[in-house]
Amino acid sequence: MKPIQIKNDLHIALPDYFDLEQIFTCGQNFRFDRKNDGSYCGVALGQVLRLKQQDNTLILYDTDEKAFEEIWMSYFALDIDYGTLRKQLDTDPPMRRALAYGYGIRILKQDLWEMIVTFLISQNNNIPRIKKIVTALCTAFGSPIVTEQEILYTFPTPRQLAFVTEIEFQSIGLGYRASYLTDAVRTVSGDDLFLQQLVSLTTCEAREKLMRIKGIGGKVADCILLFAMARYEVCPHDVWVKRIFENTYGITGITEKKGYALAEEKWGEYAGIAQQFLFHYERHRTDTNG
DNA sequence: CCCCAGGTCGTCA
DNA sequence: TGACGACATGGG
Repeated sequence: MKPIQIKNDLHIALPDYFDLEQIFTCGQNFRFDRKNDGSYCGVALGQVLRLKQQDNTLILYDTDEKAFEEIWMSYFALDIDYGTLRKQLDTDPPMRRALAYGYGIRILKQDLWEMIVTFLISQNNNIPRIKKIVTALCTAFGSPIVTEQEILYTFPTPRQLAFVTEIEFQSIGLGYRASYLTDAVRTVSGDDLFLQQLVSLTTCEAREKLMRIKGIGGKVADCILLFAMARYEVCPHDVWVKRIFENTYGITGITEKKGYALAEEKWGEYAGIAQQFLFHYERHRTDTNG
């Protein structure tokens, strides 16, 4: 993978198993929008990025090789060998179908605080509305970045949210989750090392620590571990996995405990990624929204 | 007007 | 432990 700088833009040979549309719409990221020219634009890790797939090239606009190597390579999981990983997961017909359907899905490595808040909001909520609330949160409390086309906003830091009241959170649509968010803000901004320490813990310890925040249960903690900390073995047990085990695999009486055990047994170290393929496939197979 | 959404919390056996 | 209703909000 050798990037070529052309004027301000970085051109990269399109990686195998990589599709921007799938990456941004599979329910892991709520911060990128598709533009009329087919490019995607959004803010991640505090920076604006616009990028586009064109034939066999991936173009990162206004990006240099340094930024690519230090930030975007890891963000887009281009340091992960999806060919090998997919082969390991390809063990049964339903999974094979999901892999084929989601040929371009990769698990992004996103900002930890952003994932904590985003998936705190995700509970008992639907994907379009999660995106709407996250956008409102950024517009209200993030830092503006002016581009040629529009004004974008960074995801607000714990510090930027430290003095926001529950009422204000409610007013942007958080509903009963507003108090959960103030608790999360209090926990993280009251302990400068909270986030830093989290990433150094074992998966089990980190999950426990996350769950001490009110409103973060097992499933939300799992999403945070998977989407921000590259704990690929963690398979979030949501309504979809349950449905997939029951309907597609024909296993009845799935409890949370049973779901985790099955995922571990079937997909092992990549159970979380397997879940994402199945989730994406099932959502598009059965649903019309989103 | 009822049902649902990438769940979690508090409560009561 | 395990089941069950409540929870804000908006869209179908």
